[in-house]
Amino acid sequence: MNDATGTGRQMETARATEGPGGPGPVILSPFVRVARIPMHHQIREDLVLNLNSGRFQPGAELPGEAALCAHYGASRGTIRHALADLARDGLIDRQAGRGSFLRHPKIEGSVVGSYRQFRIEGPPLDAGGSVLSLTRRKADANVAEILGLGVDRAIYFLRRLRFAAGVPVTLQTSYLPVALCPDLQKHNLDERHLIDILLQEYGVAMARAEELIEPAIADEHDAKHLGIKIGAPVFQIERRTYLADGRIGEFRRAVMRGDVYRYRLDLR
Amino acid sequence: MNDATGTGRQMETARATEGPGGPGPVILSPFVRVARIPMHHQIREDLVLNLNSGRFQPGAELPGEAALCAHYGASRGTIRHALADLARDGLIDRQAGRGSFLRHPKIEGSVVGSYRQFRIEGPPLDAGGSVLSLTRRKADANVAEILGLGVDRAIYFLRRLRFAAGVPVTLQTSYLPVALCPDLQKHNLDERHLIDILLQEYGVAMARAEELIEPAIADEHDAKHLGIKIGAPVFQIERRTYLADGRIGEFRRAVMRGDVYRYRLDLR
DNA sequence: GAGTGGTCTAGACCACGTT
DNA sequence: ACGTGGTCTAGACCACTCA
Repeated sequence: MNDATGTGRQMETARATEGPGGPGPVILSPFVRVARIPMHHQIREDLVLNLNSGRFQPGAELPGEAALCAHYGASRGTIRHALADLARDGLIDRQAGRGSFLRHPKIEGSVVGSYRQFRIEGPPLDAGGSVLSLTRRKADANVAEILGLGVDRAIYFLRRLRFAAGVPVTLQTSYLPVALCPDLQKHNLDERHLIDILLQEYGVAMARAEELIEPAIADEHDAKHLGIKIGAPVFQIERRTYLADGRIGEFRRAVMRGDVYRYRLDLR
Repeated sequence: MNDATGTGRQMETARATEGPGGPGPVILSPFVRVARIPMHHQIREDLVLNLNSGRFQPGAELPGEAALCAHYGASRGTIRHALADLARDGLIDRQAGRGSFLRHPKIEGSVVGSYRQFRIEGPPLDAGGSVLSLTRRKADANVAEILGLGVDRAIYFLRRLRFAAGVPVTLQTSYLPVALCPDLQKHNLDERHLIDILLQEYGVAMARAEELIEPAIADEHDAKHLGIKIGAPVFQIERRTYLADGRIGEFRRAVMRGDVYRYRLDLR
């Protein structure tokens, strides 16, 4: 549970490849509005129906906003309201300067379309945590690739045990470029959020992050620190945190107690 | 891994209770706009900062849209854009005729505020699946409570092994009120989505669903059907699917292969 | 009736990607 | 240069809640 190598998915999702010439444009069926129901709802549902009809391939381009205004007889604000809903739900991709494009064929046998809400349930993490180790080392090939650095560039290797209400709940291993935060060891990692130290001490602002969540099993090391049994179910979470310019500021792998945290999903 | 009883979280999140008189109003700190960054982003982040400052209790009422327009010197459309983002991310509740109110205390030490996007990564499920058993029985106390039925009301107990591209990937146990779908056994559960059968054969439309996701370990039964080893990490997923009137139409517990699926989260 | 959020319009300017 | 989506404004009418 401790290597920074690939995780070895056994069945990768098939990436849709664009054939030569690419998928055709989306052509809408006629539309009649119904009274009493908000226009942008009707437009959204009509677009969902059209896009899910199977007549179009992923990647197909939607009509521009102006064309949709004409087709639906609505103002641009209303059209944009409907399109924003579709984009939020992952049905379409929108790109300024290019257009709007159909995304996935259909995600899963979910209730109707897509996830609406996602949150973790459990006690909030305390700031900081117990630093198990903080060392400077040279990046090996894996870490260098993940962080987008040259091999042998200096990185910090930070292991912390973190608590919620004083109870150990997650064990985190972080990799950070030394160039980003020289002398990191001088700061109080026991009591401050890493993200706050980066921002306040180094002026480094994290813009966004990606997490990959998998089920895993506590090994001896995990079990000892988290106070659980070897073999107990845990979440394994990989997080890549990005700077504003797209570089990765931190790569982290965490093991989180499965008996304390769970994820909750709302589907609509 | 197979009882329908409670899951026994060890540390429940504390529910904030409203004191007598209720929580006070939200009072905003002064705001200075920065050039080059969209106004509604800045307003959203400023509101996040204010709401997460700890100065306000859950339930606290935000200033009205007009007041926010004045405070931020922006038009109503821009203010509404920012507020819509906050509502979408679950930070506030908005109610027409009443106002906007602060929701949760604070979720987690995430990058700045909240989850933006999440999806499951892995191959799409095939429709239907191999029915391992479909029996009619009387609801025991646990299932009756979950489904909101009286004890001893008839339920269907359905176990299916489901596939993705022909490979077994998830084992599902469903509980449905017989009243909702009498003679369910007459329909082709091997090849159709349960949700489609309910809609097309019984006119029962599922409105929304909730899922709880935990890490778990494959037991002998899981391992045998899914073709994995006993003790292999899996996701355990509880799903409650709701009808439009709020009743629960299906309670399901599923075990999903951890080597095939993972969740991806985008944080902003 | 006053205040709230929900809907909708019409118009403007911008950054961006393509041609 | 042109079309795309992103941002923002100013104003209007509505349904709803609450005093």
